[in-house]
Amino acid sequence: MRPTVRDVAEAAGVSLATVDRVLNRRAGVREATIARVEAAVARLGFVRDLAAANLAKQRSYRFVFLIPSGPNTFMRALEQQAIEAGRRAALDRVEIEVAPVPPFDGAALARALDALDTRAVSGVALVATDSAEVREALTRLHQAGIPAVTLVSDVPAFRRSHYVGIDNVAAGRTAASLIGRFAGGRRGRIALIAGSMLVRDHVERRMGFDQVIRSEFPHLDCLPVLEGRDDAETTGRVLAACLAEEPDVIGLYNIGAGNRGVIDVLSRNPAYRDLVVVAHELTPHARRALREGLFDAVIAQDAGHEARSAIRILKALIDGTPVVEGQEHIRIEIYLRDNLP
Amino acid sequence: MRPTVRDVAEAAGVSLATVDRVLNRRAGVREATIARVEAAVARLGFVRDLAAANLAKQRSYRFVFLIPSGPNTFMRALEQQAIEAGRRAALDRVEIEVAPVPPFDGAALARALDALDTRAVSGVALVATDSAEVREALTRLHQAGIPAVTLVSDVPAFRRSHYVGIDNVAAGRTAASLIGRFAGGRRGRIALIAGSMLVRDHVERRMGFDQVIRSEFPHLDCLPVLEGRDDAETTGRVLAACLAEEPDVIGLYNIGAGNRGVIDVLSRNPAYRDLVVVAHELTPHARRALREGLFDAVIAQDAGHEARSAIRILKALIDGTPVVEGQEHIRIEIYLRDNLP
DNA sequence: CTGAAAGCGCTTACAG
DNA sequence: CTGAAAGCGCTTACAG
Repeated sequence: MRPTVRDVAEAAGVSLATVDRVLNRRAGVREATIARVEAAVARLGFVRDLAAANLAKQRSYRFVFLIPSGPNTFMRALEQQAIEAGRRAALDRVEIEVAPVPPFDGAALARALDALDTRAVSGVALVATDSAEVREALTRLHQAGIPAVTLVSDVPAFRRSHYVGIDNVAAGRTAASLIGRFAGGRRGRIALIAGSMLVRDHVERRMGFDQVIRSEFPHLDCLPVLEGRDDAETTGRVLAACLAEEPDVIGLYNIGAGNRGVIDVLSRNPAYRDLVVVAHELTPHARRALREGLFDAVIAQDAGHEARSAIRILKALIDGTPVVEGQEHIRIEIYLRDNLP
Repeated sequence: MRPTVRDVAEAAGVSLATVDRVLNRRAGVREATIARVEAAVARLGFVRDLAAANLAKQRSYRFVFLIPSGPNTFMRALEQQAIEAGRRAALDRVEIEVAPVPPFDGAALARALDALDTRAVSGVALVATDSAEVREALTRLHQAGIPAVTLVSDVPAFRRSHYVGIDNVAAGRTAASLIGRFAGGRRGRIALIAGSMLVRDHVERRMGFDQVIRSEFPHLDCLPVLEGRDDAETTGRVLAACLAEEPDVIGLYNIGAGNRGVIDVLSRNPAYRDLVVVAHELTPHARRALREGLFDAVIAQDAGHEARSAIRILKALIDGTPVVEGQEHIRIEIYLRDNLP
């Protein structure tokens, strides 16, 4: 049988209350007593039962997810997954609130962070826009003792507790390798479209992509990045214009969202069938495009995994339990038509 | 505040014991009383606190993992992950025992299953060898009320509770697409090596591979499958012999383990550098081969995810709680040099 | 068929 | 600085 606080109390010759004080490092216990209790803990190999502790404490958690609003299908999926994970987490007394924030707007995100009631909120997960205001707001949260994890898009390491998302430089490199190899030695230009060069994930993917094309596929040439605002209509418009002007484009990398716009353009002109196309996120549109051969590969991250991971990490940070890194690593997933889930 | 059994008892005008009887569908309660309690549960939206219930029950779980012994690096990793996951699960009163069984030996696996003490074991996870004896042993376990999940390699659907692993036909298709596309239109033959055609995962991968090569890359031709027993030495030997005899091999698919043997052969002969090579599982050897360009892609499954998933599923089966399918889906992961974790 | 009381492994006021 | 007792939300004998 696993030892309990009772056994520790008995072995150390103290009361339950004192064992509890020592276990939870509460003040007001004599050094000698602390030592006796700790010796007993070590001797018995006592590990406290967190479930019982939480039950006694009636501890509950309230996590807020700040997710960009708008039509971005991936963000809507992330929102759904957060709600879904929250439904299950309710059994462990954790409550999830999902709050929308305007996309690509550091000032608005900072305002949303500042508006959080630090007494009522125990942790925050946010899809970050990288800006000075956001960094300052995160610093304030940190000072208030509230853990924050960035989701999908990060801000430089300093005042967030954890980043839950993929390595976007590596994702860009992966896209480049796939396009380069699938092109099979043909020479030509590659069109690039991002949502905005203000979000770190898009900037990083572009960097990674460039690195690999330059070093390994010098017969390919990247056009300047178009900005589609992660919006299907804008993305479609700028892409159509670009393809109309540039005749020797043989590949296309959609760094951001707006896959519907890309698909529209590709499916309207049979000449575009031969383009090697890589895009991000396994949305219903992307799946269809993959199945129909319009897209050659999709690089994805699992929104459900990210939502659950954010919750587990915030909880571990608060409880002081270790984070299982292997479980929390978000993979750069590659999908071809053949391994669609 | 969430309602508790107390609130339900009060609302239904019965005692705690009776609420408990109804919640756990124990016999010996009048129909009318059951109805009153259930009405109260529905009205209050009561959901029982599993942690508290398990605490009161002092419920503990004992799961046995049956994993093939031998030098197969992936199986050793799976074993480690099971032990690791078990260490964490100990906090939730679940104890994991890992027992080795001889590989590719249905009779031995069936004997190991039959030898389990059905009173002391609450669930079983096994890497299945597909044979009649194993199916019968699983049927006996099922009759004893012990849930069993198959891990990595399945047996046909009938007497196991769940399969934790990838879709191996799709994995084979994926391998074929990668080799076909990376070959870039060249024509030639593809060498195939499996561990054994007695384990279902290898058979299925081969089927999927064949399907795609025949239908989409008719200029490529599959050689008969070699068997390497998932062993580096044997794999290297049969592969070397095959490559020496067949001059027009341009691609290689290692369906099973024994990657070290493949790497040895490839690195000894510079002429083999141009082969398009796809293998399975992200072992240290495979990582190195990918980094050095000896392998072009690796198809993998996450052993840590599988171990944790098996534990969660067995626990849910026993507790009668729902399985979160999204969380338990094991992905067919594709790794290139660029997205190595 | 139903209920009062004790207990699971912790924590929390309240006394002293 | 330390302890006795009650309580968290359930379940389990034991009575009746």
